[in-house]
Amino acid sequence: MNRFLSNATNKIDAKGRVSVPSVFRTVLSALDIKDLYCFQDFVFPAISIGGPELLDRFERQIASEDPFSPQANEMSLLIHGGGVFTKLDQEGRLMVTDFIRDFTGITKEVTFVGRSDHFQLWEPQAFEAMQAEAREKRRLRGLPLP
Amino acid sequence: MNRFLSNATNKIDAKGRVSVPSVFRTVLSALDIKDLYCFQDFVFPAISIGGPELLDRFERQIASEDPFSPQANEMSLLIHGGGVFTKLDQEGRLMVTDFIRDFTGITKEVTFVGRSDHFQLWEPQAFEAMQAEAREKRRLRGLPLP
DNA sequence: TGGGACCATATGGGCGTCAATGGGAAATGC
DNA sequence: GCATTTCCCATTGACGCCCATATGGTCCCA
Repeated sequence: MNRFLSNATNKIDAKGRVSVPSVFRTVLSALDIKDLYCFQDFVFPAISIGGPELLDRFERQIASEDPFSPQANEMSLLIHGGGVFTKLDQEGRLMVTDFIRDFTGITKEVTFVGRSDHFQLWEPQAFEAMQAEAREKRRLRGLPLP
Repeated sequence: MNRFLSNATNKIDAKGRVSVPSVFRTVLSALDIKDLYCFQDFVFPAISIGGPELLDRFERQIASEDPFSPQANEMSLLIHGGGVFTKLDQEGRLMVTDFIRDFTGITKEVTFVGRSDHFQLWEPQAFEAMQAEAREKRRLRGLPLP
């Protein structure tokens, strides 16, 4: 099952580290991902994390349009200026930097959220709220199950 | 009869496990389902459980619309972020995690409810109430049975 | 038809393994 | 040289694997 699913909340320790859930680490090693590309999500107040091919995909999308267009410029600003590479330590933890804290509001705990080909870091309560909102919207729209 | 029917209530043991009713396990093995996809139901305070093809169906629905649309994003937040894969232990029990408890209100007992191609986990009284309500609504509308 | 053997299911619990977390020590960068 | 990061090891608590027991039902045979 090589995709990121489910959510789990872990604590940040005194050194500012947090364990990536074992299920996610399993997926990472199954996909042979060692360097993690982290960027500020386009939609939610969350950090999205995936492998280098995620960045490649974005860059291909930029390349596919006029490189001097405002859209391409904006996109580059987000994925390059708003992205970093990081690694896990050997216990599978990652550093929660100010880059992450400022954008997400994370302070003491991190909610890891699977998004199929990548996963996200959320402030726990923000995630709860956003998920509830999404569910409510869907309920109101009255969409049938597929 | 390879679909999920009827309902049954079982106890959660001291370790937080509950036996899946044997009728449901029979259906699961008839459909050759080993990994269970569990997600927070869109409508009811219940956890819905089915095979991986349930998730596939949702993903096809997402893929059919603009993948960068807010709707697609919210849908992914629900089915990826709000879904987990789990397995039964070798006695056919599943762990009742906080993920399940928080969403359903389940504490000591679980009501399993067949829903044809999937089944659900309910807090027993919530199920009773919801079923009574559904029956009443239908009676008032005077819908004929087919 | 009644009794008992047998079986399946639901449930309880022991124990080993692994994940999450904490903290000291070495290494690296400014 | 100090601060921050990385490596290493220890602890603990949860979960999975295993086996045991109870309860109720079914089947068979006398």
